[in-house]
Amino acid sequence: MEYNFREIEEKWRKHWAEQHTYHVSEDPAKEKYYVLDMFPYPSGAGLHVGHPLGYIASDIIARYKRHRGYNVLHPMGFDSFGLPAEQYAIQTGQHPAITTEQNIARYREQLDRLGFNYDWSREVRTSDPAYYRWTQWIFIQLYNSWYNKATNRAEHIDSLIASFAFNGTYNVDAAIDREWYKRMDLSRFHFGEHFSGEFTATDWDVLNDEQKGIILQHYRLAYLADTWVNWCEALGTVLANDEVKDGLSERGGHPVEQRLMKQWSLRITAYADRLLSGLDTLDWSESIKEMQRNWIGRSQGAMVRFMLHGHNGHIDVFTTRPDTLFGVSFITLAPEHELVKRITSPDHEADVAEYIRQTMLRTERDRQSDVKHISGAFTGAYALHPFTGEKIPVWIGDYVLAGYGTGAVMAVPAGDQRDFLFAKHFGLPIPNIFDGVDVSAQAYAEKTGKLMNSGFLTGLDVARATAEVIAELERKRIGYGRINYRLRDAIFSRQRYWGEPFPVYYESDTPRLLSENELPLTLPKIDKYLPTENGEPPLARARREDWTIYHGDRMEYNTMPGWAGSSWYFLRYMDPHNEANMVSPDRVKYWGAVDLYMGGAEHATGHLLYARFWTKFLSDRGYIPFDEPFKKMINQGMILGKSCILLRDTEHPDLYVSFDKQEAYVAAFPSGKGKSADDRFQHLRVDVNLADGDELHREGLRKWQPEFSNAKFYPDDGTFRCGHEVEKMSKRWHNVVDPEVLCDQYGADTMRMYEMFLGPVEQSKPWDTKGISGVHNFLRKLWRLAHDKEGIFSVNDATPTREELQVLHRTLKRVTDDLERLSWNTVVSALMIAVNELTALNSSNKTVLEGICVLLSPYAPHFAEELWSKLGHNSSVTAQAWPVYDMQYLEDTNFEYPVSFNGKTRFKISLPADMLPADVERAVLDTAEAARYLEGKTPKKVVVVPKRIVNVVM
RNA sequence: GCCCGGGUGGCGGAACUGGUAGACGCGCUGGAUUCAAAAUCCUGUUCUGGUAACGGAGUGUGGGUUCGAUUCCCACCCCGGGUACCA
Repeated sequence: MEYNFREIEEKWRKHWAEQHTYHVSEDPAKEKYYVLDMFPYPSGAGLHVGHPLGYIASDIIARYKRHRGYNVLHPMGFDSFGLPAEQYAIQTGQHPAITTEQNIARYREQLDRLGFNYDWSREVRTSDPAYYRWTQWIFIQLYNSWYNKATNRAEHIDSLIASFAFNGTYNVDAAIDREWYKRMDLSRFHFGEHFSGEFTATDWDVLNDEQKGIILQHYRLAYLADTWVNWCEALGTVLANDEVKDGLSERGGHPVEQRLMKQWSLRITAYADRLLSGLDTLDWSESIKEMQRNWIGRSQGAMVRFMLHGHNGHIDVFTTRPDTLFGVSFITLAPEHELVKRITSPDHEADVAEYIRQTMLRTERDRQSDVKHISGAFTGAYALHPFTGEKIPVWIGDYVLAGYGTGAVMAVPAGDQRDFLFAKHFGLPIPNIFDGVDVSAQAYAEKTGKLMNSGFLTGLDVARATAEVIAELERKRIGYGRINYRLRDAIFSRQRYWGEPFPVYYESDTPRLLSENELPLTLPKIDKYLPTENGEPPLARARREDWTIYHGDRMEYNTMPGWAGSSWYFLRYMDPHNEANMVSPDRVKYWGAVDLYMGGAEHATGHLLYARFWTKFLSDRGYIPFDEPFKKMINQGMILGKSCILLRDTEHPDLYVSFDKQEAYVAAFPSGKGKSADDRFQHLRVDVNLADGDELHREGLRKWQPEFSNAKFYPDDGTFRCGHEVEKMSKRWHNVVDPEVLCDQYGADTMRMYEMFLGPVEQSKPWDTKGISGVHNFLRKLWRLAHDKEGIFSVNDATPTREELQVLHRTLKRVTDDLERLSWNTVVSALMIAVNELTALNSSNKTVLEGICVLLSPYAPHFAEELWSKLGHNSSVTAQAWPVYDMQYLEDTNFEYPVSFNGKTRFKISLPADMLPADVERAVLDTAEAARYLEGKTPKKVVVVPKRIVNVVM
């Protein structure tokens, strides 16, 4: 009987499920290994061939580690809160939970089909109340925490309260917005209008609970505040920075605008420095680490205060080049800057108002795409240079962003190209402060050379000048050295239904938290999944009695963003059914951080950053014993679709031309309208499944869609070729390949091996079904080795020959080495070579096949189980120890040395493998061939690299 | 612009610390088997000159280090990804 993958795969799939083969439990006697896949969002479309790539790779490592004796945690779950289910609910009125449930069932079926060794008893779903109960619990912990910069970790809010009661803000060094006090309604406090955020223990003591609460709000790691947010009208919700790309929403590409809204935020900025330095300890790809570094965007510089001339107050600027302070010729404020209104002089009011109006008209996207255009307006106000006292004009310009630094820059045209262009455009002075540098044509941004015309900094280099100027600023208390981050706090509210409800209610607009033992707060039923008539989030539709818990005047109507549940799910797998804890301390200690994390690189600045943030927080608060969640990560590449392009003659709409016959066709049938060949053909995308490689099935096309039913072809016989375009897999381009079709045709084992064989997992590559037959043939060849011509199982259990053992042990070494360095693709080649060699030896030795069977099992588990049981074993091959290779079978007794003369290989000589280099040299030089190439001359030098090569230099 | 990755046959790719470049697979060539086909097996397949033996060139380009470079160094070109008036 031939290799019947259908029967075999079904049999073992059932067997594994019945026997709970992949169930794992904590076992202190064994070393643990945690392999994790990024869990999928169960969309309605199901899996395509690109999805399983990473799952197959991690499954192979999980199985391999299990063979090596590790206790392997390899779970799977679903990131089941999200937009598509909600949008479907809006259209159909069906509850998102139902859609989600259906999609999960389909995903589960498709995943099972591929034979993954997940322990499904540990499955988690972020939309399950038993799970999001703990997401809500973490939110409460964040709310009840502040970041103590002195200890450099998050602490319970009680330690802050104790400090305030003991000594006020004195000695409190918290991660907090430096200007938080400006956003307080001071009329409710006794501090007076010069309040700078500092108070004494006595001040604190006289505050009532509500007032204390307002102040504490500014210190919490989860806080409610008026925040500039990315509002997306089309989606009806705010978006986090990482959900916005080029001023458009990442999902759907809708325009996004800035709005001031009261929103929950998480103080991720408190962790900016640790998130940055922690990267150095991680075994992640350099590109992801770099993306996170850029996203966090640390820049070192100084804060400088410019007093206003003729007004009270000052402008603070952040600069990375405090050394160029003497080159300042103007100051630019962001048009949104709070001072603009107050300082603009009456004669410039009209200009400034007009400029602001124009700026506001332009969307964020316009402002970004049009960076060449220089614009701005003079406010008529002046600031004073902190050292020279010179009057410096204050301008506004939209190249200054309100959201970064202080929303104000000190412009040094000689040292910054943007300032330079602005100065040129408006005819502002460009004082040169760089000795021996010409700044008449462009700014000098290099950090080398010496300063001039710079007061006490003249003659110094950048490093010295920077140090000196910061020291002087700090001495005069008009500035200080400062590190600035691009990273913003993470907006945590979404105006959606299908997400985690906040464990929050309000008493006269003051947020209150539910107690931990009231959790979970489940989603209430609502009639429609749309915002209310007055623009409140969908949850505002719920009636009081629809909530399982209801306190205060109202509940919180926002829900948490999609990344809330995915920021800690890797912890829940360790202890998924624990009702008393997020995860028990014993279990989290045993399993520890994820050893290998597999997933797409698109989460670099979203999920991966948030998960690191939460891990650090939970670690600070003592709930888990590690502060980086993913030790090693591999990012699988995208599998792209290969679209099939068909050429249609624009003059004969039913006529299609083979791709390789374009010129012949145009020559044979010249266009009546004198069109060139390029204009002659229309490029159509047709279903890739109609093509076998390059060749298109004519009949298939005619039947595919009605518009092709009358198709005529040139040429009409022989091979008809189509063109190709590599692009993202999408229904639109008819280039989606369904893994189920391939599983039906070749089996899951072939599918798994082929996806690995395609190339390095990290690389993006076009899917090409053509090569799959090679891998399928490999499995069939191996099958035939263990079966006779009639298909009856037949192996010989004689002692294997040395040749057979050499094949086995060489393969063993290659496969082991390759798996250890995560080279998935080369393992397949090694196995193919082994089978080819055994076929050539006509060997079906039982011992050898047993070895190969174990090596194969991570890649083709169904096949391996079948063969293993046929070889007479009762145990599962999964439980089998990984074989160890024996050096004595890795070498031949003789080694064939290639002999080179001046680097060119001339002949080969077979010598004993253990011969010493000096003897090899003598033996080589004694040969007749050597004499021929030496032509009587003595070689200058002979290099013998053991077991490699002999190079004779003449 | 800046940062990160990467350029190897007709194609996907291999070469782990500098040591026979092109493993393995696809495709293609020729052959065996077959009435025929499928399936299977064998052979060849970097380009180029040559019937062949054999020779020349060759890992994006140019240079360098080395007995020896796909691998290390310098400069440049191209492709992919990220990011951007970030002060």
